[in-house]
Amino acid sequence: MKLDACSEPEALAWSNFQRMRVRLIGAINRDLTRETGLSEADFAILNELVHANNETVRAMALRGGLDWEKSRLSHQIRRMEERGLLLRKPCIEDNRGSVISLTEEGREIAVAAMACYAEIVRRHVFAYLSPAQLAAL
Amino acid sequence: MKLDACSEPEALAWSNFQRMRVRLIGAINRDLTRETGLSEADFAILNELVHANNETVRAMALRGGLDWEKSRLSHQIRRMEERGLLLRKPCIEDNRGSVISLTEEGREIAVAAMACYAEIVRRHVFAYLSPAQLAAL
DNA sequence: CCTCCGTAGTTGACACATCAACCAGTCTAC
DNA sequence: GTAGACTGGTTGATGTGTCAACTACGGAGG
Repeated sequence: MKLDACSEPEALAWSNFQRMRVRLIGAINRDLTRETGLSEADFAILNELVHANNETVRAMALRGGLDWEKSRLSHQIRRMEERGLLLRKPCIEDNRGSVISLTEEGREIAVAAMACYAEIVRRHVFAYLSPAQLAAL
Repeated sequence: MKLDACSEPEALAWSNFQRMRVRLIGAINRDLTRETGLSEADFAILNELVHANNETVRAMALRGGLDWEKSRLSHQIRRMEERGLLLRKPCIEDNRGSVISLTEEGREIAVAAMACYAEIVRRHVFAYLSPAQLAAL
């Protein structure tokens, strides 16, 4: 079951990594949406917001932090605003920009989801890793 | 820039891994589609087919190997069939099933893409890894 | 001031993934 | 054999990601 055409040891390493990655990330995200109703994308946004100063971020800054297409960010923010998770206001310093902030509901959901996420990751990942492997990451 | 609420060293390790993963996989897939016109999903299917006996696989077997939803596989195969990359025939041994095989064009594209993919992965990954790190994977 | 370029963000069309409902063929047990 | 459960696969609706085109503002040079 080779997965690419690299010379042998590299091919094997990469193919194992890929299989691991697909299964692991898939399982984690499925658990996350099942237990919290949030997608990976939702969670990433909420996470950035919770850790930001005053729970408020320029959209532009989010984009830099997440490495997303700007249109993806725009769509995502619109959808989350419609769901009542966050708020979008025009930016004072730069009239082109917009400023994103958490709603009350958004904050509650985010905090709950973060605890839940930590638990899920622990279950799927750290349960199988030795401290040495942990350090290696 | 913490990414979750695990206890400290785990949180850091995981957050680093996530950032690395998003950027790396994103870059690799962007390169792949730019250089070959194939998505990650297309490539995964072609790859399985090329490495299969007689370049022919039961859809069911693909599903097992890839860990995909059955409907995802079905849609994907239909699209690839429409593009002329592969062929779908009813299965003799089990009339419910179907059997997937490469077309001539599909094989050519697959082979070219595999070389291209290997090059991309080498560029993005193995250029930065020591042999020791390689072994660790 | 005004033109030109770069940047922040939005929009719409399209490709893809997921979910639930469905169909048809197989298997099991009575 | 046949009723009921299960399996392999398809379909359509819906949500999400990507691409290209667009608006609107800001900043630099003349």
